[in-house]
Amino acid sequence: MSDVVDAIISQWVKERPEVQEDLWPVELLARVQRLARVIDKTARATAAAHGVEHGEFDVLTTLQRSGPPYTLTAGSLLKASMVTSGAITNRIDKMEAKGLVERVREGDDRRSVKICLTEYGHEVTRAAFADHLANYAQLLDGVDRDLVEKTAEGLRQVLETLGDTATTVE
Amino acid sequence: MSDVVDAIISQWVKERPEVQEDLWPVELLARVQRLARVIDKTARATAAAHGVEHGEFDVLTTLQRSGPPYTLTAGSLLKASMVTSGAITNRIDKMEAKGLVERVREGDDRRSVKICLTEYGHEVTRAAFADHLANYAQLLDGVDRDLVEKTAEGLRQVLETLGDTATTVE
DNA sequence: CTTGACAATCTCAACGTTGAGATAACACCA
DNA sequence: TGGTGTTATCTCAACGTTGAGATTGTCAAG
Repeated sequence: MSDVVDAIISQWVKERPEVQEDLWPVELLARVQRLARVIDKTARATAAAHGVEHGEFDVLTTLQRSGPPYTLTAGSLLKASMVTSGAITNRIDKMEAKGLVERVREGDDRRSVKICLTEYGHEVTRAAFADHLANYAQLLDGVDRDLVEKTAEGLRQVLETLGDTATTVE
Repeated sequence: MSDVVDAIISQWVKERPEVQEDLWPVELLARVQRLARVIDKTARATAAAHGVEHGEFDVLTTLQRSGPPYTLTAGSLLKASMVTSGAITNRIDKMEAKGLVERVREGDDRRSVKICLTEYGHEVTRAAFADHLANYAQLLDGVDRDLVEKTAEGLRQVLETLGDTATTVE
């Protein structure tokens, strides 16, 4: 049996045989991209069911898992989310309007902004995250559990080599 | 050593111990998403260097690898790209304006539109794809080749189970 | 023929992201 | 004190995607 990426690669081999030996990264990276799109759809739907965008959901969970006092700077959220600063500002604007988070400007450095999860934000996050995990499990339903672990471990090593080793966001 | 996802999971375990046993899908899916973001940045930069968007680049390569006559219907491109119909129409509009592809309305079914790679589109694709493969290889430079293969194989099995087994686009 | 179901594409407004730049606060040194 | 560089966040226009719906063509049944 073969997947879509197998088909893509064999098309390339047929159409441009000279690149065959350079296609090995495609085996991994194209699959990551395809799977990412599937995950994206799931995550988008889950978030929407709870009245938030999936970028906003990302911010919510990042805040919640950071532990008390459920507060991070905009900069920390930016690094954790791997998006540009404009995107984070926009997300926080919308989330503040919905009452999910609050901007707190205080402390030593008046440039930095602390983003604080509200009680309402907490509730939404709890419910949405439970749903999220259920949908993740459902997505991988039917996939051998051992295969999931082994593949995850492989990706972990790849990410480590790429330098994706940031310490826990503080 | 541990990567960012390890840190994320251990935050969850500390903050919400009751979900620990439901976190196993995160080990795989979160890593796929993080790696996908890295790939995305690379692909975006590569495409931009050749004057196209990375969605457009996706269309170009799909057409080229489909072989002579380098022509696919809008519907085929839609399925191959995993985006909505609106996105495909928009892409083709822009690409037609740039002279990369042509819309051909002819044949048996007058609802369908054939998208045809122009000579110029061919040239751009050839150059951009070579660059693309080089950047992919560079991205995985330093990653053990055997690890790449094994992880790719794991993802292939996951994708197969998820039903990502479409036949070659015709 | 004509009615109805279906298929392929297009339309368009709302939305989120990007990317470059502006703003403001801090840090360090002369 | 003044100057220079850096850091943290915000601003904003351009852009691509989504998602729902409109349009137009096809096909089978009556």
